[in-house]
Amino acid sequence: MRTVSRTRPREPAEPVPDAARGIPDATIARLPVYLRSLTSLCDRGTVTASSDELARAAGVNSAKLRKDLSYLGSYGTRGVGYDVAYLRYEIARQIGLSQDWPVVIVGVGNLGQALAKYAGFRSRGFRIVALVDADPGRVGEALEQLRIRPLAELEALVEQHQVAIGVITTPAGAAQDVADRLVTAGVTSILNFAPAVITVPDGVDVRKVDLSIELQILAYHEQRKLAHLATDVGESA
Amino acid sequence: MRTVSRTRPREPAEPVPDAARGIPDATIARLPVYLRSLTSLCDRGTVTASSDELARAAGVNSAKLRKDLSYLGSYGTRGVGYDVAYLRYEIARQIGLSQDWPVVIVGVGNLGQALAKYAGFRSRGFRIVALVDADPGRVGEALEQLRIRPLAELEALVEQHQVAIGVITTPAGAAQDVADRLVTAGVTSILNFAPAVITVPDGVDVRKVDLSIELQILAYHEQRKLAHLATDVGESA
DNA sequence: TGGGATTTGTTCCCGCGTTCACAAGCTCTT
DNA sequence: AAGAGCTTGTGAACGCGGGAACAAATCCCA
Repeated sequence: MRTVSRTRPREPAEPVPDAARGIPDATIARLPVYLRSLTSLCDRGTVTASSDELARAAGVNSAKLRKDLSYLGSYGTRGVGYDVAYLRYEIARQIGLSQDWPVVIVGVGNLGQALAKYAGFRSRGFRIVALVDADPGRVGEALEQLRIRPLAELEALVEQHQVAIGVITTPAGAAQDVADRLVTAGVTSILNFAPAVITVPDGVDVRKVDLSIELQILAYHEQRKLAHLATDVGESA
Repeated sequence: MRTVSRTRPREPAEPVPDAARGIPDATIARLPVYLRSLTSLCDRGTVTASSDELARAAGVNSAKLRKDLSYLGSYGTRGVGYDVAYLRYEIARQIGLSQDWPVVIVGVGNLGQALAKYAGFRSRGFRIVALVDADPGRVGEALEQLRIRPLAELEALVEQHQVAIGVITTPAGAAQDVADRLVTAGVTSILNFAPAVITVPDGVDVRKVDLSIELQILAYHEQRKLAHLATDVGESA
């Protein structure tokens, strides 16, 4: 009975991409935070930082930070810490920020406009190459050196600019249709701000940001605080 | 060994708060999604729905949905399903949406404006009662029947409107200071859109929404897709 | 009234992520 | 040159959440 790759999730025979193979999702979600902290330290002239310092800057546990970084490789020096500039470069590279990502925004309402004007995207490796809206009254309007395009041109714009990432800021009702069209046109990653559940084929990544839900989660905790207060008072009586 | 149908792990002596004691965070985060699905079904005239139907509408597994709902209590009927309107009311109540939550927005830039204009908040139990900005040039400007107030009035506004939830949409540099002042003024829940890690005392909840980070996570997966494509081609050769 | 069909509520198990704790390894001083 | 003092990288333990599977409970129909 040979121990073929069955019951063996990871093969130690991999040449290099071994590190990139299985970075946990939870770690991926934190890498951008580390990146931001490193950039901040870098700008301040810091050359070296320990895991403890980095962890404090990023708002996490130092053990977690070390384990996260260990998935990328061994970029620290024992007894010293991490070279800030080097680590920053490595994280940026492995996240995929050494290149510029063209992005299309569909739905130029309040939120779509705000995103289009937000300078933080450009400085972090994302370039908004097209704004699309279904409202004919808004088509043609200029915004941040871009002219709003009609929904009909969506597919052409995606292909023309080789867009891989689409942002949906439409009303809920239009979200699924827009998502379908984005996927058909070749987009394989979607950031969905519409308050709707959208389904996509395998191989397409969707991340959802729902502002109302965030507030509702806070409201739940607020209510619990009030309830706790009440029972505490009751108990002390 | 009698198969007594009891073996009850829960004490039936508790009045009500037993259920509310330990709802997992992951479940809390999904309840608003269920709520939205239920509202949608309700508007469509649906009276009863099975866990399978609800789960599909919410984009989750039916077992997960049943378990989530079981934390709230037994609101379903075996062999039938859930009463849509009743379940909707119960979730709304337990989340804390039977009351209106006053909210203050600090930082009326692109995003702050978009949030102020967003109608979805009001319809979901949140009322924006104040807009605050540090820029004297913007103070006084009217937005959605609210006049932008100077940062100096923050504390007074929080107290006046009994604000428990604050939204930070300032630049990163101002976020920690604003958070400190919000907390001092009595705010115990913060929704932070600023690309900065903010620290708050125990008992204060912070949720962070970082748009750049969401895109960066997508970028990582995009890059991996490209890499996979390359290695697949290589392997097939 | 009883049996079958249906659907919930729950238990059990598994895998992921977090945290602790420590060995390995580097630097600096004496 | 050797040891003291740090700091990283990681093995192991633990707790939480997800999913399958099943028993309990309700409805429907003959």
